[in-house]
Amino acid sequence: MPETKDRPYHHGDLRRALIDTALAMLAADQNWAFTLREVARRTGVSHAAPYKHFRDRESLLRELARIGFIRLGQAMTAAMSAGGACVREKFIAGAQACIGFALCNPGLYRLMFSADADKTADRPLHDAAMETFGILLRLLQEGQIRGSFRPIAINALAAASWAQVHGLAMLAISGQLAEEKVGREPVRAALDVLLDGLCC
Amino acid sequence: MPETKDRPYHHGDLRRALIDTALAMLAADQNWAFTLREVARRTGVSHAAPYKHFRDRESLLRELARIGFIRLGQAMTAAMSAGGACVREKFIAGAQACIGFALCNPGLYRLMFSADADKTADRPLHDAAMETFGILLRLLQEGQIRGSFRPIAINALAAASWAQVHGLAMLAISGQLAEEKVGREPVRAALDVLLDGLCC
DNA sequence: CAATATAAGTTTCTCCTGTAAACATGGAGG
DNA sequence: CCTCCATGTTTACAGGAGAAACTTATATTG
Repeated sequence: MPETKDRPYHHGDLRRALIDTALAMLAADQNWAFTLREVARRTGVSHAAPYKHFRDRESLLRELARIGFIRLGQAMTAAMSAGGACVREKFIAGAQACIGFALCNPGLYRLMFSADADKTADRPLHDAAMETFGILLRLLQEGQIRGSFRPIAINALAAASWAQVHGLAMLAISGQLAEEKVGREPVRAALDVLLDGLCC
Repeated sequence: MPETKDRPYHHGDLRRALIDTALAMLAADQNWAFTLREVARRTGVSHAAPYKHFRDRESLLRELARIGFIRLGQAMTAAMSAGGACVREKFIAGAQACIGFALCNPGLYRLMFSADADKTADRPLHDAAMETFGILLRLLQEGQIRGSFRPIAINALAAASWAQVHGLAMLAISGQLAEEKVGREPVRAALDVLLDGLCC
């Protein structure tokens, strides 16, 4: 039982442990101002150990963002599966899952779309983001085939949809959406407005 | 003629000079990773001088963001004035001005909406942001009064509109909007989709 | 108009960070 | 059993944030 041992020289899975610590700090502070040394400290290793697993600080941040995109994708997929047969219902479910994810993980969500998680410099991150984006794209295509969504260029549909969902998520995070009550009503209403424009 | 003097001990308007330098660096690098010391260096003063004008580094960043909101507001107001009499046209003009501003000043735009420009910690910044947001709100109200926009809760209208415009701007900045061509077409189409849902 | 208070700069100092290099360790394969 | 290598550790260094103490020009006041 290696978990009862106090401190074996070799951690076992330091990479994972560092990621977990960093995710925890991100969730606690809702920002990624933490220092690499602090992450190492809290993980119980020397301040140089992380460099055996991440080229530099940004590299760790990009890995956090990648995990964020994977989790977001899972949340959206799950919500859409449970969201009824109608594409419109599925869309609403997926969008609310995205906004809910952002509200539950504001720091992580911000990091995912920040310049510090540069997708042009990290293929795995880029792929994860595209994969999650693809979930939306496939739903739009399905809706068009079924005749639920207007047959305009898929790019325009995607731009409008993604902008709306991501925009709402960012506004929700900033608290700019909840002047009086943080309820789902304005979000739902905004999505309905979009869908009224989207649908045939 | 004080401007011909080489280096008077008192700069004259160091605060403004620091802001200009920082804005230039922000525009050059499209990020705000620059250090306060570097700003001081390029402005030709000692590294401690900025602290006479800004409590800390973040304080300077917030001031940059405030200026960004003012400039964005001016750009949107100007575009809307020149955008025809129809509210729908005005909306399109204002939205495109916002997206154009973001594309011309990606770094500044990102900073304005980043957690580093914390609006809850800076009244002037908060006010500037609200003032610019108010431009959109007033247009929506005008549109409702004229009967151009659907008479749903103004909050829902605002959420949908602001999310769409801001979302498109962020996507445009990230280059995620221009898979093949960076043309205005997808943006215009996305705005039309929104307006189809917004209008009566 | 001199004396001086004050705003605006500068120097110096401390603590901390990111990151490189050299060194240590212990588990896996010959 | 012995040696290699991935994974840790120690040590070292260049820079940055910000505080404190010191300096200088400008504005005020008797």
